[in-house]
Amino acid sequence: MPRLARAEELYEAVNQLIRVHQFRDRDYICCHDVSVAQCYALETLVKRGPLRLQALADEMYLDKSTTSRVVDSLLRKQYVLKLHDPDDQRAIQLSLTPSGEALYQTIHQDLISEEASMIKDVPPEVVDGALTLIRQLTIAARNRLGS
Amino acid sequence: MPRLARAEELYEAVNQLIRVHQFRDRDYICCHDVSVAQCYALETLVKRGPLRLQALADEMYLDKSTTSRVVDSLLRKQYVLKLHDPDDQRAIQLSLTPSGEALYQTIHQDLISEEASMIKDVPPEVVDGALTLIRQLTIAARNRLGS
DNA sequence: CATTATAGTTGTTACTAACAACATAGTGAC
DNA sequence: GTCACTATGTTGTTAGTAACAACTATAATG
Repeated sequence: MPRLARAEELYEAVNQLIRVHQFRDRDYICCHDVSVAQCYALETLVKRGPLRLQALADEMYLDKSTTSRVVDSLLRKQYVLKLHDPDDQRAIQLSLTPSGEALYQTIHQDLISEEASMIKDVPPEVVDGALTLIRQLTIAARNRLGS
Repeated sequence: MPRLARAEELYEAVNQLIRVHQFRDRDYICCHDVSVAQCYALETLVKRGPLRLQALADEMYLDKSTTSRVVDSLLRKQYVLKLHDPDDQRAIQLSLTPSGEALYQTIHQDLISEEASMIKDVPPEVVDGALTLIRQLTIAARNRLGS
């Protein structure tokens, strides 16, 4: 298969996967107290620990203004905490409250058990293979974004 | 690795891939005359041929009202055509205009050559492996949505 | 100390997307 | 044939997603 044809097939396949995942995420996340973007912010704070706003924005590939408003809504719902950095009065440290952490764990478990159901008929070694490859593709894509 | 841990890793990996692709799509599509959703509608009409509104909505996993408005904007820009079904006065047949077709081809080629650059250092057999697996995952996910 | 750079917020605009209510047009039951 | 039911699209409304530009306040640099 020529190079461009392979690229096309891959593009197509990833796109389909994205649609399905997006649709599912809307379903599973929004029945809890947060939106998809809000949940993603919670997730990032769980994974990376307390972050500054700009760092959070970078992790999420979002503008700082968009991120500021997403954080605002989490703040109002008391899922995150905002502390001024003592070394830099401009900066804020964002961290999860216990209820934010708890909410994320609930949603996460929902999503993971859903994912587990999805792959229940796919052989483990096939999943492992997919994992490695998907990660490689992500790294390749990320490297290109940076340049 | 236990079953849930594998599911968790996969969920994580797919999520990362999705973020990167979404970010890139925003970049590459929106500098043309259409938004991401509008481009997706064009793509669906290219792939499936003329469709009714509800059928288009089903393909895109969107509500018919959302789809109606996406189509509206494509109509105003004269990228799609709306024809009444002679057999059913309620229904409309949506099809691409030549300029809609042309615009999609331009964007598509941009995206594909970008995808090709991304995977230029990934061995072809690795890409082929990823392809098969990504498709399998999509099918598994889709089947679960239907049920 | 003036200039420049950085961190975050707010104003504005456009897109994404669902749900509910609606008008209209087919489909069946009787 | 008419009444109820269903299906197709559109419109009103609300909420979430997201960028860009302008702004305030703070920090760093010369």
